[in-house]
Amino acid sequence: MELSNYSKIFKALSNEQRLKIFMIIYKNCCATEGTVIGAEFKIDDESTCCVKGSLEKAFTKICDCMNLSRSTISHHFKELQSAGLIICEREGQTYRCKINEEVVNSIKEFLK
Amino acid sequence: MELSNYSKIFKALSNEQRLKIFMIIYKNCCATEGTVIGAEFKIDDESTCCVKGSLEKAFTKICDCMNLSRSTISHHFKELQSAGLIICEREGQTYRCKINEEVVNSIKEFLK
DNA sequence: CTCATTGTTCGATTGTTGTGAAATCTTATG
DNA sequence: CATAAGATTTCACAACAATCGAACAATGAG
Repeated sequence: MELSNYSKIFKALSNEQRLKIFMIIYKNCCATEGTVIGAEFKIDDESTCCVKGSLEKAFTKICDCMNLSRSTISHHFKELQSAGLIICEREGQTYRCKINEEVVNSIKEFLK
Repeated sequence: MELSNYSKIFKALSNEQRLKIFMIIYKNCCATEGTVIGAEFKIDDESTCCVKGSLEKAFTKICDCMNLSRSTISHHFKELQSAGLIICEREGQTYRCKINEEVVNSIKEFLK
């Protein structure tokens, strides 16, 4: 992967609001038991489920727990997608969203 | 560590030129044998040494291999320092610079 | 002391980003 | 179909970031 790809990924995570969005998705899709960092990102919602590791109704849920306009949130989602960090698909009214673990792993590799 | 600290770290790495500076320091201080990613950041200089894991004359060396003005490079160094990613000290004419491994580790921890 | 080398600071310029409002598109439902 | 709810696009604008040149401060060499 090119250096510019990495800087793009870091840029996507460089805004605090966007990082929070990412963490919410991350912690609700990929978190394993015993995670310490990021427990505060857990969505307090019985229905939060991870069908095949993806978060259902991601857009709506994140709108509900963040104090930003929908357009701004839409924009942030697009940045995260464009950096390759998340993968989203809309299926009817369900906006399903998951982490692109390959990209997350490549960041870890990068810092080796 | 606060979320805002993480976003600050990512911001420091979000600019391609600054990321390159970081990688040059990183690969010349911390790289282990067999590193694949980042081999291109190796400074081609016999005198490149890692006294106690730090890069000597970092500023000058980086000026030499990047196409940016000194003032811009100075600015980028300060951003990296301010995010906590590197630690620099000037001793006479030697600008000695090393990676703050604790911070690098906390990024890895963050993505767990 | 004088000069060259290193690095910092300041001011200006140009480009980028974060944000909300409003209009629009999409999908589900009465 | 009409309406509501969900998500996107477009526009505008303030705030911020990247860059350079010039002036400046600190250090070492002659």
